[in-house]
Order: sequence, then C-alpha cells, then structure tokens
Amino acid sequence: MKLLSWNVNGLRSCWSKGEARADPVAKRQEPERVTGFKTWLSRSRASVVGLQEVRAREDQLDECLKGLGRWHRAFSAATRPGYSGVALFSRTKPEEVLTSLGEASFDDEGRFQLARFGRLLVVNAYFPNGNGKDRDLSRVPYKLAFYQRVFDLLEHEKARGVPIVVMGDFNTAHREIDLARPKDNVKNSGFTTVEREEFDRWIRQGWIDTFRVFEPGPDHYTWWSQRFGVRARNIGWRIDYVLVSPAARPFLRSAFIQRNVEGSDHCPVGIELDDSVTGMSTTSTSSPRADLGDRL
Amino acid sequence: MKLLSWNVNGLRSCWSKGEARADPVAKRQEPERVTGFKTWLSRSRASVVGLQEVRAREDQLDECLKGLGRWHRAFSAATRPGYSGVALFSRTKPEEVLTSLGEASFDDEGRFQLARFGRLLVVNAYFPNGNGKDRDLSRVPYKLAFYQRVFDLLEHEKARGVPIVVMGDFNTAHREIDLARPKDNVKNSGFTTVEREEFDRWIRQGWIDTFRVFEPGPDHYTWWSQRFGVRARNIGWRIDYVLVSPAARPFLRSAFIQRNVEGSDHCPVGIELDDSVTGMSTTSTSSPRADLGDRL
DNA sequence: CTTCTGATG
DNA sequence: CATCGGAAG
Repeated sequence: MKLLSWNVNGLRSCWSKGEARADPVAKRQEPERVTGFKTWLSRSRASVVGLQEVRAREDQLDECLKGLGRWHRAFSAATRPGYSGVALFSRTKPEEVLTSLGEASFDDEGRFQLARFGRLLVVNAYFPNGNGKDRDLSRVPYKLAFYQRVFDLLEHEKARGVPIVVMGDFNTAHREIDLARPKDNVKNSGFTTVEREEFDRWIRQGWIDTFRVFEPGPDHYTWWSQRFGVRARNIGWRIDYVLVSPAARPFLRSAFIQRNVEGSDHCPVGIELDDSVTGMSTTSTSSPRADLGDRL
Repeated sequence: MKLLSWNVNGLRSCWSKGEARADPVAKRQEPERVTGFKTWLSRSRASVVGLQEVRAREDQLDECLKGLGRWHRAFSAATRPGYSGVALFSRTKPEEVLTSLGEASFDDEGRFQLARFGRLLVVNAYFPNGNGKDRDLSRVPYKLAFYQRVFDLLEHEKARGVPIVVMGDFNTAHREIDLARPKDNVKNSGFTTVEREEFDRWIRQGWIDTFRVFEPGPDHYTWWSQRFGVRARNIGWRIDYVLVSPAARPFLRSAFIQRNVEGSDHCPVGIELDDSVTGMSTTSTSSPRADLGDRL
C-alpha cells in the first residue's frame, strides 16, 4: 500500500492549477497544464493520502472534490477561516478517525488526524510553523508542545509494537543535509537547535525517517520558498516526512519525494508498505492491534 | 487644451495591465496588450489629467511613474492604505494646488484637488460612494455633504466669472438616460432621488455637463460593473463627468468618453478647451483671475 | 468581479 | 512570493 503526504498550500488554489478554468485568468491566457491536485490524486495509486494546509472548510471545497472518484474523506479545519487544516483521503474507510489532541489550543488549528486501518495507525499532521506574528520565534514553544503532545499520544502504541505511520509537514529540517543553506538558517525557525533536538528525540526513541532508509545523500527537498524562483535552482528544505514506528519497519518497501509535482510550494512525499501491515490481508501476523478506545 | 479624467481603480493595477510584466501571471500566458495607464497617458496629448482611486501613496508608485515623461504630478492620498486617493498630472506646473476642503473627515480620504493654471481653476474630485459597510445607503449623507462642500467652495469664484472645470468620478448618474437600467437602480446609491437632486442643484446653479452639450443620446457610459462581464454588453452608468462653470463655456470645443480605453472598471472622460481659457496665451481676455489666497 | 491590506507561511 | 480573508467599490 502506498501512503502519500502533501502540504497543498490551499487546496482550492492547488486544485485550480490543474484545471483549465473559465475564469478571468483563463480568458487572458492559453490554458497550460501544471500537475495540480486532481491529476496528481487520480494518478497516485495511493491507499491513503494526507493533506496539510487545506485552508478551507469542507463546504468550501465542493468544486475541488467533485469527480475525484471513490475516496473516503475526513477533514479537520481550523477555527480561523483560510488557515491551516488537514484532510485524509483513503481508498477504504478507516475503522476509526481521531482529530483531537485533547487540548483546545491544538485542536482549534486543524493540524492533526489519526486513522486506523486494521492494526495500522496513520497520523496526518501539520506541525506548526515556529514563526510568530512579528516574524520572530515566538511560536516555537507552541510548535514544540505540539510535537511533544503527538509524541506522547503515540508512545504507548509504539512501545506495544503497533505499526504506526506519522506523515506530514514537520516544519523542521532534521539535519544539515536536509536543507540547502544550513549555515544561513541556524537562527530561523525550522532549523534552530531546539527544533532539531525535538526531531532528534523522536529518532532516538525509535521513529524512523523512511526517506533516509533509502537515500543518504544531499539535495533532496520537499519545500522551496516562493520567492526568487529558488525551486528551479533546488534551494530547498526537507521538512515533509513520513516516519514509521519500529513495528512498521519490516513492512517498508520504499520511500520517495515527488519533486516534480507542482501546485504548491511543497511537493508530495510518500512510502510504500507491504499490504500485510494492516493485518487485514490474507496473510495475517501476530502483531498487536491498536486499541484507540483505551488510549485516546 | 485637453483635460482628461479617469478613475483608474488602483493605479498600480491599471498600469500593470499595459505592461508585459515578468511576473507569475506572465509566465503562464502570452503577454496580451490591453491599453493600461502608461500607453494611454503617453498617447493622450492632454494638458491636465485627473486620476481618481489611485489607491496608493506616491512612494508606492515608483515603478508606475518611471519613464512617464515630463509631467508635473500632485497627489492626495487617503489616510487608510489602499483606499481612494487622487492625482493630478499636468504639462505645466500649476501656480497653486489645494487639497484641503477644510474638514478632516473629507481630507482624510484623499478625494479633492484644486489647481490653478493662470486664471483657470481645475478641480479633480473623487466624490464618495454612498454605499456603507453593510452595503446599505449609510454613506449617502457623507457623500452629499462632500458634494455640498465642493459646491460651496467654488461658488464665489464661479459667481465672479472665473472659468472652472470640475472633473472626476461623481458616483452619481444624473438622469435616466445616464444609466442602462434606471428602473432597477432607483434604490441603489448612485441613482437615488437625493443624490440626483444634488446633481440637479449643480446644474440649476449653472454648472454645465459638458458631455451633454455635444451628445443628447443614450448608451453613453463611463463605468460598468466588473461582475457578469456587462461591459461587453454596455450595461453601464455615466458617473464620470467634466463640468464647467458658465465662464468656461465659451472656450469649450469638445467633450468625449473614451470607452475603448481599458485597465479599469471606469473609462476616461475629457474635454477640449480653447488654450486662451487660462489667460496665459498671447491673446489675453479680461476675465477675472481667481485668487485662491483670498477664498480658500 | 476586482482592487487593495494584513496575517501567515 | 503566494495564499486566503475582509473591506470596499
């Protein structure tokens, strides 16, 4: 099974880039194909797709969601209009979906979804940006608290040997190799010491950065600033990740970055797991099954 | 001498429509020529140009103002950023420019300029829209007070026989013939009885609607809603005018609407006056010269 | 429908 | 640089 994660930076905008709209812009130009959301999704062959920065409530998405084919869809929007928001699309309906982290300051921002497919837990998360109102680091504490809350929430199941996937926009580059200009960014949110240390803690505690299982080298990024056209020169950051718990590791077949998919300032990332990870296929295993009712 | 008036609905936007910019839009489309501000101005052969809804302070206009050629420029911006604002361009420097109506509630909105060229007074005005916050008529009283203030300010000079031009966006259609759908708009600001009566008062007191001197017929408009593409079907309003005082009437050579000029939801309007109206040409007259120092 | 800000990324 | 909302026209 394939799992994909994409920060779409506004689903309506991302979707529109793949459509030849009869809008004022289209009147002035030849429709030019960029990939956009719809084409990407229809060609994805994914089982589960996590989106971040949807920036719309479900009822504002009618046009984008029309004709997408048979997907189960779950949304968690922020209270503030046009801000944040995550969505989870899946080929089969999850047995459970949870969107609360048990704290209003987190839940108000539509950043978290946890879904269960058999024994597999899939988290779709949009970790906060650490920049505050005045482009300072004032939101870093909130960001770290969010990381810790998600970590704590999953710890028991991870320790029990439940296969878990945590995918999304982590808004942090882990190591120097994970961004093109590490020296220039040591004081910028996304690459400060505290943020990197929190990421380190996840890895030390057993979470696996799936992309690095297969690719140890540099120049692999998932986000590029929209300024100065730096994407063409690949001056980017790897801030979108798919982590898996140790119990999911044996099922991991591949991990990848879809750097040619356009429509957002992020590109999609993903992994392939053996179908048996859910415990729902013919060949079953004896891994423990998550019981969200107990823990969450 | 030719005088022109145009509500540009954002000078930066209007200007950009005449430029083949290297911007994200241009990347996706073939540059298509629409007239825009720069081309219009350079081909205008005007002596004086009044702009309304500039929607920028002078320091935000560097790019638009670059390479426009030799124009004297005067600006009056609103306090609130991106709102209202008028500008007066002229081939010769006005002897005087006045922007205050003597009341902060008017002056804060950048709606008024009065310039003197010899004995000729030129007013560039952006009369308020009568629609309030809730799309009601709550700004009609302010609009009427503005009309009355401008009227009163000019009355003494008009009565003395000074040639005066008042050009701009009046935000009112005078008579049924001045809008395509009079019946549908009797309750909308711009065509309510009180607004039309204020316009009537100006005419009764001697102000001349220059366009009607030459064109008594229907279907001549200066503004079209941006919704539903009604400009192509000419469903518009004539709300931009050039009025002249009785003393200027003998100098009036033509009046016109430039309905094919694009770049704004309004099109330019203008008149031609005999050059001698300023009293500065070789053939002088004995008309009184305005003395702003006394009155304003 | 379109122009602007202002917040946010 | 680009998204989205809101005010305004």
